[in-house]
Amino acid sequence: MIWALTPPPRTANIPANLKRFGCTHMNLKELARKLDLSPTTVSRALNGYPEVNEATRERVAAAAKKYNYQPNTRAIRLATGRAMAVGHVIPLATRHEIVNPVFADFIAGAGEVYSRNGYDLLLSVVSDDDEERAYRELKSRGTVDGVIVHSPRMRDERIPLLHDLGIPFVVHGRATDSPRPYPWVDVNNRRAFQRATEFLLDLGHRRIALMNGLEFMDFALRRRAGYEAALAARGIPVDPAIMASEEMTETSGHRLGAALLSGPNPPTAFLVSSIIMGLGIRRAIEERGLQMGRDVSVIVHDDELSYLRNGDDLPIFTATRSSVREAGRQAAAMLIGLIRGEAGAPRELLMEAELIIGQSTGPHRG
Amino acid sequence: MIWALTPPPRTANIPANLKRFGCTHMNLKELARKLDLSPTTVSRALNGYPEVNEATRERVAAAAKKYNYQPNTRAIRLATGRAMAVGHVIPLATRHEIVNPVFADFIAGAGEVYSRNGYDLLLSVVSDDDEERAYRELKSRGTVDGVIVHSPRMRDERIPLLHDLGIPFVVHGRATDSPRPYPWVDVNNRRAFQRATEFLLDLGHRRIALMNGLEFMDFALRRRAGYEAALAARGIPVDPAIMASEEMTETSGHRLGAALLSGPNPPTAFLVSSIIMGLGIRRAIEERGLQMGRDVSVIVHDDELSYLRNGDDLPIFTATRSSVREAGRQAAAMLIGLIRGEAGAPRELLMEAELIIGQSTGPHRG
DNA sequence: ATCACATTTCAAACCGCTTTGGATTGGCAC
DNA sequence: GTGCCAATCCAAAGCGGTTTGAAATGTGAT
Repeated sequence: MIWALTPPPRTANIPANLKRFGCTHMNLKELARKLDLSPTTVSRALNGYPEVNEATRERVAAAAKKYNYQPNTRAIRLATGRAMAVGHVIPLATRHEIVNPVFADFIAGAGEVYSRNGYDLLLSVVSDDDEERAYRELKSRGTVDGVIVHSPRMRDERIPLLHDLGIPFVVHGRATDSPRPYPWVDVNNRRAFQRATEFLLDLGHRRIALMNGLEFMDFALRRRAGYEAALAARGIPVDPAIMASEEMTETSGHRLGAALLSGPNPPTAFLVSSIIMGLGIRRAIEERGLQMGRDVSVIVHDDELSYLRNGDDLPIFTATRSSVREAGRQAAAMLIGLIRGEAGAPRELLMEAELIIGQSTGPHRG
Repeated sequence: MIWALTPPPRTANIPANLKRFGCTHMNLKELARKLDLSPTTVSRALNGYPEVNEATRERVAAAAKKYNYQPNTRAIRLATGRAMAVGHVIPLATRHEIVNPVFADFIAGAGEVYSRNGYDLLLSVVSDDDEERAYRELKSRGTVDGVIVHSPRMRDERIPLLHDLGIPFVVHGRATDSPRPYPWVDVNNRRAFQRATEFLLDLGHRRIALMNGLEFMDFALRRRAGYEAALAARGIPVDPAIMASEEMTETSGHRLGAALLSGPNPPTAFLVSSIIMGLGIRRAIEERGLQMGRDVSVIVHDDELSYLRNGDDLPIFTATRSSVREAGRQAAAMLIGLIRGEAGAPRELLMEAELIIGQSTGPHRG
């Protein structure tokens, strides 16, 4: 026993457990002691490794339950090098400080999937000029295993950045003109707005206004493309006078609607990028003593936000409908697949929007 | 050198760094080697401990910057036993699956404060029957240092639970009839609605309808109390026929408004718990050819949600106004104080709402 | 009895940081 | 020269898990 000469520990320090929790918190070592097994075996038993006797595994499982053992996440993360967390970086447009209203429901959907898979959801709200730094930090500090990119712009710089950093990511939406391919989940905005436009055309409308979101956002560009394609297919020229691209608020909807309706050659139908904006337009219509659905038709896009239902039973607005919450679920599932390195899983998901017929549309009345 | 006899390591294994990152990621040990210092000293230098030479500290800081050293969060968390993260448990009402629309802006405010203080924001969306389990897990797995409690109900069971678990927490709102005191940040809902009611009374209104949120929510109870107190002070009896308690959506606002206005003895003013609901009421008013602000007065509560501005420049609705985002900041700051064990900091914060005069109110026209 | 081999278990290294308890050095008073 | 103290720095022991490499045990074939 020569190496008993090794210098003895300086202090007989009190169990860290006691120091930290005030009481003895059940941890792996403790549990192993109670079971008269090594921590190795206990760890393996609980994690389902094959090289442990089935009988032992059951003993371990029983003891773990009995003592309510929960492995310490911090330790797992360090030991495995995985963060078991996913980051959502929410850009806060510095200029107008708007939080995308869609984001709460998206998160709710994604959150479901994360918690089912043992992942935490890390939210960081950053003003958009800090975004790059935020991503770099997430990477170098290792707080997350992957991220979801929200509200992509056209040719979004975050995509090459994340590619370079080597963080797995999924984009909610797409970024037109991205040089490299990237994983995304999106609604077929183009098709949805094309169909909606066709529907209005079929009803006899010829002057259809487009009330779009800000057109540096990718989804807005695609919606416009769909609208223009449908018009072009019928040989109807697009008229910039009845197209707008603004923040999607009730007030801007009202303002735009009022201006158009009282202008010369007013539109007989509106195609609107958001249900909130739609509320404003409806107000502008009714203000003029007109009736939505009879005198003026309106189609909105409905993200199925939980606090903004399009009618309880029968829909108020005719709408292109697609659940953001479901998009959240899908994006989360795709991201987890990427993180796990599951090959073969699809990397792109295009969700079709339904066209829901409500009470806000009707035939053009010459 | 006797204890060189200690059995040698079995394998000359490759640097873990290389294995994990594919390249040598700068970590504390590496940085220390480059500086020809011990990890201890480097760590202390970077964390501002006093026992390191100022010259050394500068050398270290320079090197850290040069090599872009970022300490690994996972390791810090394990070593310190702090999670450096705060949890927000968002209850997802299982019945109607509603995500509180206020929550996005609250988070945005809180997030600011967290990131300034080096805390992560962990979101977990749980259906409300899983809530207790969620809190217990957060505790026993040690993923967060504290939590924010959202949407408190009257005599909320989460408060005693968190007290028992010993997790620092701050409630956004209050829970009437809680047996023990607890830290909270809230708007003076009672006072706000009392003042708003008084304002309407002063304008000559006598039939004032209350369109409230669901009255198992604490804020709704307090708003009602304020409303009733103001009426009582003028000797006006409350009339349940013109009081409602529902989900605060546009449609329910419209439905309730329409029913009341076309009923017998209609109200001449509405006091409404949410701007969204207010939009519905306005629609019901205008539908009848009446004008809001002239024929019927409306006061709403405005949380200053970023995507639902009450007018761009001059306010549309007369409103009791209070920024949820600011509440988020305050709650986060309070929670961090609690986590750090700062004594003496206030544990309760009552924010007063402003009464903003907009275009939706006017004198009662006999 | 012996050897090859599969099964089950374990000791110790490791993840990357913090923190404890010295060790070392130099200056200054005695 | 000695003792004391402050200023600096360091080795090693942690945090609570996972993972590696090997040991112990049992089993069937030779």
